[in-house]
Amino acid sequence: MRKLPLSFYHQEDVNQLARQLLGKRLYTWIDGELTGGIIVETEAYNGITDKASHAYGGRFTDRTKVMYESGGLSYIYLCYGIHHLFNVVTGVEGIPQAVLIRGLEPIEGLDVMLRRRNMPALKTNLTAGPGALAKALGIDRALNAKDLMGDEIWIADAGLSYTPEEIVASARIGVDYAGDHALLPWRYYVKGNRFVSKPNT
DNA sequence: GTGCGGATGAACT
DNA sequence: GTTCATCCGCACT
Repeated sequence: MRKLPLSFYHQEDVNQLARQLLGKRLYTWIDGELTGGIIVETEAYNGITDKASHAYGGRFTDRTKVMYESGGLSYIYLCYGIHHLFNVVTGVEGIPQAVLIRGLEPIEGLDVMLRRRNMPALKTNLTAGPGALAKALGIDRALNAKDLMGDEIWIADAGLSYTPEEIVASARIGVDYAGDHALLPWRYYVKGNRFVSKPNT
C-alpha cells in the first residue's frame, strides 16, 4: 500500500479532491503505535472566496498560513477549546484550500484507538466525526503543518474507490456563520457507511 | 491586554 | 432537543 503522491494533493479542484479522498486510508504513527482507517466523510474549503473557510477574504495568520502552502501538508487546529480537527492542505501555493476529514472507518490499531478514546469496545462514534477521529488517531497540534509524505501522518491508496452512486454530496456541518455559503454541497460521504458523522442522510 | 465565539461531542432532560 | 465543557485565535482597544 503506497502513500498518495504529492501530485494528488496538487490538484486544483478541491471538491473533486475531497471526493477522491473517500476510500483512501489515513494513518498516524505516534510513539511507535500505528493507527488508521478508511476515509468515509470529507468537506472541502475553497480559497479566499469561501465564507466558511478560515482563509475567507484572504485572512492570513499564524494559524491559517499553512493553508496557503502547496498541497500535501496537514492543517490541524483546536476547535471549541477541546477538539483537534484534521485537514489536508491542497492545491497550489498561494491559494488556501483544504479538505476536512470528518469520518473514518477504523482498520488499524483498534486497541490503541479505544484506549485513546477511553472506550471499552468498538462503537461507531469511535471515529465518526472530526474531533472523535482525531483523538482516536492521536492527532493534536503537534502534527500541524506536517508533510503528508512523512512517517508521522500520511494517506495511502489501498485500491478502494467508490462510484458516484455511492457518494452523497450535502451541505457542510457547523458552518452557519457562513451565511449563503453554508448551503454549498461541499460535504461528501459514503452512502450508508456507519462511520459518517451523525447529522447524516 | 481584553472579549467573544467557534469546521464538536457527550451527557443530559 | 438542550446544555456545557474548555481555550486559543482573532479583532479590536
